[in-house]
Amino acid sequence: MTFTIDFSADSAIVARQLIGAVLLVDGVGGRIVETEAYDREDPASHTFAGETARNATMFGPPGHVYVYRSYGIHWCLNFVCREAGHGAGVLIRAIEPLQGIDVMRERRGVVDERLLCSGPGRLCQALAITREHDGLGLNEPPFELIGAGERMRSVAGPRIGISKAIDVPWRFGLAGSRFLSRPFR
DNA sequence: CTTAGGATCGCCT
DNA sequence: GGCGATCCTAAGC
Repeated sequence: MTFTIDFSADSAIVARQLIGAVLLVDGVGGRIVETEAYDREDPASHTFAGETARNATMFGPPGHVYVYRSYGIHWCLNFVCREAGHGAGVLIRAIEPLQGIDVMRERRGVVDERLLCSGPGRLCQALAITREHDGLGLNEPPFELIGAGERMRSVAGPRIGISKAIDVPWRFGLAGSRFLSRPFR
């Protein structure tokens, strides 16, 4: 019996619920161990200044995927939350590799499992996520999302790599995981 | 172990 | 023209 995630909830609720869920893209992926929530009235969010060409997907229906380019080099994966038009989402920051590990090693060019998906840019490279996935629904191929069957013990703290709203504790992690992008304090 | 700098480009001011 | 929801490498302690 699988536990489905309600993406119409607040992004912080969804971010917490996603900890322990299994994400696969074309059968490659693993357990989500780190997320961050972003919301409309949130100076750190891409949607804070309103809808633009880049963030249009964030204002679309919940349960869809928002992919953006980071620093001109990397891709970052988000799940849209709330209702269409709101502009909230969850950044997927780290995954514990479970399926297709050798494929991920090839795509990433590293052997160490802890370096495959521990970071938003890294996991997109490992799962081969690009702008082409932007706007696709999580309930249809190539995506597969299986909610955590049990309540996972999680920790929370401030988000990483932002310069605004740096004290908001909207970063969530699986307690004790070795696959976090950075440890929690 | 921590820190510093460069890569690289679409979007916003 | 500036600046990231980042990552990698190299150098310093």
